[in-house]
Amino acid sequence: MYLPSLAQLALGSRLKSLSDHFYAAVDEVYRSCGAGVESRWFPVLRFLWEHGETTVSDVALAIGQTHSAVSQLADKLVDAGLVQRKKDAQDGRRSLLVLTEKGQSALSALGPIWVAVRRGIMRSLGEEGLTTLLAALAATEQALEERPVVDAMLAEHAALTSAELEIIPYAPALKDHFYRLNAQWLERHFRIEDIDRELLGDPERYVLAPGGAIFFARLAGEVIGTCALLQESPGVYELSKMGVDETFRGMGAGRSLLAAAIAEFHRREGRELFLESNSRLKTALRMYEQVGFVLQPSVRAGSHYERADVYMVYQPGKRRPARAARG
Amino acid sequence: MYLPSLAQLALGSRLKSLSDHFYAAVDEVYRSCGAGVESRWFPVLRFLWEHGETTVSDVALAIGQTHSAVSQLADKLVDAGLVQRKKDAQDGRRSLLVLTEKGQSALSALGPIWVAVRRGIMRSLGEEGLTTLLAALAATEQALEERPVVDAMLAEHAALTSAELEIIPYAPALKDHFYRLNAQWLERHFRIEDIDRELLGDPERYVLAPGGAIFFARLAGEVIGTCALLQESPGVYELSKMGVDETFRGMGAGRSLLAAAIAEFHRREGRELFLESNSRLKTALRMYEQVGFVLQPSVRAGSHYERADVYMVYQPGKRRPARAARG
DNA sequence: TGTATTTACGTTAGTGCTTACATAATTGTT
DNA sequence: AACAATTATGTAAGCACTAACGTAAATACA
Repeated sequence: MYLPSLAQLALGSRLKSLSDHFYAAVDEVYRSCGAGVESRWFPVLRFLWEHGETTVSDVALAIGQTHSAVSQLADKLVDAGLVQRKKDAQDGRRSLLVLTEKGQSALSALGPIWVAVRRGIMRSLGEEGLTTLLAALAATEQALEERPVVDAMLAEHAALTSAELEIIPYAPALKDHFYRLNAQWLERHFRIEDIDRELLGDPERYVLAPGGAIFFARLAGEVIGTCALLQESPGVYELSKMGVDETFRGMGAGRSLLAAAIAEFHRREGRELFLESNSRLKTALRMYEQVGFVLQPSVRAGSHYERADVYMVYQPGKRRPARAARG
Repeated sequence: MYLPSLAQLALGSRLKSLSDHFYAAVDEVYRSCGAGVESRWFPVLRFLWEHGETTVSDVALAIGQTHSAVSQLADKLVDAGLVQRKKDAQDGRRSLLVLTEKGQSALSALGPIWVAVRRGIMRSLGEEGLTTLLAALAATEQALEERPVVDAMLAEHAALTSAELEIIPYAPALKDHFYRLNAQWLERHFRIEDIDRELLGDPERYVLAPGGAIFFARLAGEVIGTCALLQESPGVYELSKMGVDETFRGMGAGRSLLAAAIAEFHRREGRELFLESNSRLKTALRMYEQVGFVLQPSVRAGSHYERADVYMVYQPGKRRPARAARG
């Protein structure tokens, strides 16, 4: 399943899917018990059952739908003989919905089914799973009511677009971010090799001590990307461990990190700068080319990584040979 | 809001409502940022962005929708110029969906908006609220996949309908149920008065010791209802503290409890049996009438309860006088 | 009292999805 | 190789809901 990996971004879709799932499940139970009702009728029927005759808009307000929806639902319930429309004597505009005798008895007969539904859900989700789900739903409903989410989003957007992207050098407090940001793409596309784990876990020893450098990109206070420059041998540098948080891509962080690393390479008057990567990482490769890396015909001899199938060398000025050079 | 009070029973409706809420919120943000996309497109677009060209059914499988839905969505995306349909060279049946250049750049530009959406949700729900919601959703999705909820419901239903309702006398282990079952309806319709709290909290002292009795209804191992017979003065009994778990109503538990209490009244050769209630409790009043209680013209003198506005006396044989007795 | 505004409801058109069906291409079987 | 079965997709019809509109009744206000 792909959606859960999107977490907050696909909340709407995930909730919808769960909703459909429950509706369908309950409908199937109703059907196979011969209940003669549909799951979507439940809120209205139950409300009328508990509260007696009620106007269309009061029902709509209570169950959180529009009056049209309730009105149309009422049509069906009337057709099914479960509900009756009565004119309000005091107020001629209002139309009171009441359960008919048939509706009353149908709902009473539904009792055991509701219990079964409830216990079935509990059995399937587990008692704890169900309570946490219900608690989370209630909290979300309340939060959305109290703190309009649109305003919050727009405020965040304004803050983000006005914030400036900073590139900062390594500091011990940022060590965990170095691991996190790299683990993200490694886990998604490949797997974390032993050599990764070692290097990412102790960057001071494996990157800084041998004469390398690490940069971080920070936006509005959040560390969103990183990039390392390793000194392989005197004057020979490797660009590596470049990672930008998935949710912050496309904002230029990668490009800025790359620029910072290359600037550092020049500042140290390095002789050679190369990188190893994988052909699957299309957007990264495109970016490398754009800043001056040139694809080499074969993998670098003695690469440390299983996943390396691309070898590029920094040769600003040179362009990658065009495909149809002869023509 | 009424729905949350229904808890598990209206899960579908509540999830749907939340889903709509999120869709609408994100759409509004997209619109006011001039993003030119709709929130419902997100799963497809994002998937294509991450995975490149993909067949219709693979997309559908990944985002958990039908191929038709994806196909129709693709029509719109093509209209919007974000996606292109390509024929698969190997397999003529397949239709590959790919982002166009415009689609690529639109999605890249969307980065900051997604971040804002994500942070906005977090700000609105709170960091903890969001994590618990996501965790609960993930757990639910997984549970539904592993343990089909329909089967669980049907199994519970079978167990319930074959189970027999038992009426059992008071036992110390059941004390807490006496409080719980009565608190439920008291809190919903009235409020718990001091006299309630005292009596419900120590039934042995206030009900049994003065010569009363308490019964419980049990179904499939669950205690679902209770009812008390209080001795007010020698030979004079009060029927009181009758409560059936909301989710187990309409299964005859109330009627059985009532019958047990009346039988006990006869067994003790009581002289008078009365009850106090409230006119709002329609179903209960109807039941009392059916078993032989007769509505009295005025409230009983010196009632202990604020909520009492109905006074009934057990007079089997007598019926309530008909409304139009004269005609 | 007469007129504008508000309220309650129903109706219509449209949206996003589903199910059911149709069609074309591929694969399996003999 | 010929035919049936399967697979991938698109299309049509239907459902649940919404938004927008129209109408009737009630209310506010001068």
